[in-house]
Amino acid sequence: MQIPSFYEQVYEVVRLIPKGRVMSYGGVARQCGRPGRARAVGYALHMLQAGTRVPWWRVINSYGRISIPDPEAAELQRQKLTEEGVVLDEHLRTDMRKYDAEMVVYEKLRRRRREGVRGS
DNA sequence: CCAATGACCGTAA
DNA sequence: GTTACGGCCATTG
Repeated sequence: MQIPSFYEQVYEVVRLIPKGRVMSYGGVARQCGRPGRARAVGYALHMLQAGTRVPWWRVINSYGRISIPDPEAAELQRQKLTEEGVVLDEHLRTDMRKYDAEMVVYEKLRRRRREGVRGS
């Protein structure tokens, strides 16, 4: 297949974030092999439609906070995370040291690469 | 092609 | 703790 589009890479990585864990936009960009493209990651997630299988709510900013301008979407994200056991304080902030899944995703990608990647 | 926009990030004060 | 700035770059007009 062709080189995955940036979007597809982003969605692929986000899909690897385990339930109950989170990852920063920058972290997703790094695991896509595109460090520094955090903004583009946000743009990609912004494009997702309702009902997508991509767990977009597990992506927050490096400050550990929900970073969605739209209040409704932000509330939905807070709800989703709480359901999964992610604790958020009154400022919608969470402890990244505790929930960051970047290393987990890194290991998954590393193993996948070792076993050889074939069509989804 | 150029300019503006944005669910970002790191650093500095 | 806060605000400000420069840098980042995919997408859109």
